[in-house]
Amino acid sequence: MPGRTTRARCQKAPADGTRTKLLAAAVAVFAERGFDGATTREICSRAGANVALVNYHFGDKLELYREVIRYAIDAAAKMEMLNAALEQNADPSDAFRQLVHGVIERLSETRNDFGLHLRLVLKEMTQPTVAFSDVLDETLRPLYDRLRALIGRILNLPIDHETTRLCTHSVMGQVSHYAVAQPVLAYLWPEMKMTPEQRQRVAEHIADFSLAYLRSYRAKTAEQRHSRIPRRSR
Amino acid sequence: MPGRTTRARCQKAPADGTRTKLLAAAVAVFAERGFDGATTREICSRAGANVALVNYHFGDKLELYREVIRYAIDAAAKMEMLNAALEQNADPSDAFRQLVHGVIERLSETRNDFGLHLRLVLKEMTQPTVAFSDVLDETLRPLYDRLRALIGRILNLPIDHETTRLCTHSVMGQVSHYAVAQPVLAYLWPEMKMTPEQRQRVAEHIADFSLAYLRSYRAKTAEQRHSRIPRRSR
DNA sequence: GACGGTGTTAAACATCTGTTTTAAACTATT
DNA sequence: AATAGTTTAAAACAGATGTTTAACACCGTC
Repeated sequence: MPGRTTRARCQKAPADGTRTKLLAAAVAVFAERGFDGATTREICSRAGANVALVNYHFGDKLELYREVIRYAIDAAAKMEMLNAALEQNADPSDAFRQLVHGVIERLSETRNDFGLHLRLVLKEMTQPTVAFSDVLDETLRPLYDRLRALIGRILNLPIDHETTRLCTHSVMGQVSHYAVAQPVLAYLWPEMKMTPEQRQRVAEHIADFSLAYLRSYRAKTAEQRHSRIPRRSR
Repeated sequence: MPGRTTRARCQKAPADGTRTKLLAAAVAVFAERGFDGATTREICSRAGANVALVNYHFGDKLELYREVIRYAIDAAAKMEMLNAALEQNADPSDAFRQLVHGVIERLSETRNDFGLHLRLVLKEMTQPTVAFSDVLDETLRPLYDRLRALIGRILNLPIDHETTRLCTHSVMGQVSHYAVAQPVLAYLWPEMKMTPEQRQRVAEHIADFSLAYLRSYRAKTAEQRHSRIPRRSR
């Protein structure tokens, strides 16, 4: 096969219609059904394209998925910008609060595809595919590191301290729970309709819930450090 | 088709070999790959049985899954027992701490299949299947209600109060994170090998992290209630 | 207008997967 | 031992799904 094109590699796509439409449709379908659950036929159908086009433009399904993930990096980059802007903030607690609000409130946004991308990454977290390490290294780890840095500043601990990491995972667990377990949440708690107001209260709660420990930890260790009787217990 | 047996309905199975082997294999495969990802062939292969036997004994794949879920109810019932025993405990905070320890430490147990069942239910949470409401009503809701009751007692709030529910989901989010996002966790934090000691520290952390807010909330509202200047703000 | 490259289409292919069929093996009862 | 009911095995079936093929339309260039 000499003339095998498969322009997957050469990314100088003319930003034309079909390829972009396929990408957009793929984001939605992958976010809804996961990698295994999604079918190339549904993606093509939603994009109004022929079944063969996903293989023509991307080579195969996995490469399309990888491209979608790379697509999601842009969204994560925006997130990074938000995060960086927050770190300008003098008080890391305030920055933390704003960060949680930012993520939670964008999570249910289906119009802007930020929420879709985020759910995609979170879905990849629970059901890792072949693109596992790609996704993590390129999208999740920078977020993770920044969150760790922020929490480390609140705790007054180094970024690699076990407590810093444990707290970071406590926060990630709470946040991802509202993204990943949404159907269950709706079933167990029907009154929770995830309106914008309720989402704001959820974000407020997660921030309060987490900051209660983070601040008390900092206060406790600071007290121990300034205490005239060092190392009371041990 | 007159002699169609499909003994799925009549559950008076003689507790013999094949059916049980199939169930055990199905628990493992479903927990690993989810409902869609699991194939009847792999289940039969692991059970050392013929491909036709899952349909003979259970009717179809979905009914096998339902049976597996009902199987998991027994495990959840043991959990109930643990939980009920804990509620004997005078201090709800101690009961809460022990509960978190119990769940987290059993989560990684692959020998006793308690951990498998738990992961199965948690996986159903993130990727709901047709057995969705069955699973939730029969296994998750009782746990959810008990956890809410316990947290309500710590907070000194009714079980249906929004704060009680938000806190319950904060705890569930943290716990399920360690079950569902385990591969990601291992990748982001390679030193975390989930040894028994580390699992214990994780449980300790989640309890501390959560109780910091729960206790401070109770203290705050109690102070407000006994304050001579009622309703300072608002 | 011929031509090479690019994008698109309909059809077919190959594989996987849930399920069924048909017959054989086994078990317990008479 | 014969028989009826139950369980297992091998093969095949039917549908879905990722992928490929071969023909066709479009488009700018020589």
